Amino acid sequence: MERELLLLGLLRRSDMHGYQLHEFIERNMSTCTDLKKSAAYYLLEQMEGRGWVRVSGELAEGKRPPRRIYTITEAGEAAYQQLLRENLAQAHTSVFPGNVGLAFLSDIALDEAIALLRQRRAALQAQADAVAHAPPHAGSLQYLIDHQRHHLHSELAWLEQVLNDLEQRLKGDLT
Amino acid sequence: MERELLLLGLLRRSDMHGYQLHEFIERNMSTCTDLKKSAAYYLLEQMEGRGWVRVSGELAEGKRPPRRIYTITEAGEAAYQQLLRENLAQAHTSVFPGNVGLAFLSDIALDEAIALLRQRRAALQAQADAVAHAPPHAGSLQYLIDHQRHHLHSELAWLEQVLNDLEQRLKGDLT
DNA sequence: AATTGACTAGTCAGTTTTGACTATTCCAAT
DNA sequence: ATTGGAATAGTCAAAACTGACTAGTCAATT
Repeated sequence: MERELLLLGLLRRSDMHGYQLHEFIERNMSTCTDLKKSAAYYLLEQMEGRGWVRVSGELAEGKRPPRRIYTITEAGEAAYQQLLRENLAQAHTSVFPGNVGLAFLSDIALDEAIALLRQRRAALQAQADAVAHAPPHAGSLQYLIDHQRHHLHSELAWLEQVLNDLEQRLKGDLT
Repeated sequence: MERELLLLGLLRRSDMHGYQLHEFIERNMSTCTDLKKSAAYYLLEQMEGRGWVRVSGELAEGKRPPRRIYTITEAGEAAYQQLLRENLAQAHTSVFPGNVGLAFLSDIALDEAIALLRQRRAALQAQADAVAHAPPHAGSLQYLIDHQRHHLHSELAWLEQVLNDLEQRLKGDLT
């Protein structure tokens, strides 16, 4: 339900059509979801079915395809209030598919593993730098950026630990 | 491709059937993926199509349904080597759908937000305790547990920061 | 000896998600 | 003025995923 919470939260601020919603999310909330354009449209149709949103105007400017402008309904507002509280109170467990490789580290030579993880560290550092230089956001959106920053630093620290461990082992092997 | 890397990595150690694979993953690698049983079967069929694995015996013990035992092929081994290296070298960006609510914090009263986030903190703490008391795992699997531990601590520290921030603001409002 | 509930093993219909596509407008450079 | 690329707005078939189900075995309980 996180995705619908997201859409409802944005529609509460102002009526929008699918493209606008997707655009805003991609630009400002990419740390929270990787919602694709077509998924956004799908969810909007779904929520319309549930009566959470209503399609208001379908003006066709020029020869463009008509834009469906979504408005949140009272039922939608109620769902929003509920979903928001649930979301804030719960600790959602995160999974890290990117780390599966770590489980198979012993399948490759120590020195190659170290080289590969150093590449990973560089890429991670690049991400951290990008977030560090990101322009500040308005209001509570800033929390998302802060969280990402915090998370990336934590990941870097952990990777450093793993690398140290492996480097120690490499030394041990050679002597 | 992380899921297929995972399956290949396990099939390399020993031949298995779908149920076994899913069981092992659920028990030991839940921090890396939430692969459902049916998804596992789907991926295995797919990988069979690509020639990465081969179905070997289909013994039917008693009146049980026949078990399809999967074996990794040479093509599968090649894919594994490639996927493992890619996985280790890349820094996979993680998204946190559980945090969308934070973006809408300003939609509810400060004191209620604080109460809700304290609930979240308690739940998070419970998760951290569970990982802390988890029995140690063999070999590189331990890295996954360590990472989860590290991550949960980082999340707790961040949440503490947010709570402090909000509590400060609450004080400011009252005076 | 029959019932219950857990464990093993897998299937399948229906839902959700995706990538690739269409089609128009705007704008900048050739 | 026109060509080409970005931005706008959305559709659709195909791929991926899920929950709910079947069905047998085993062990304990009643």
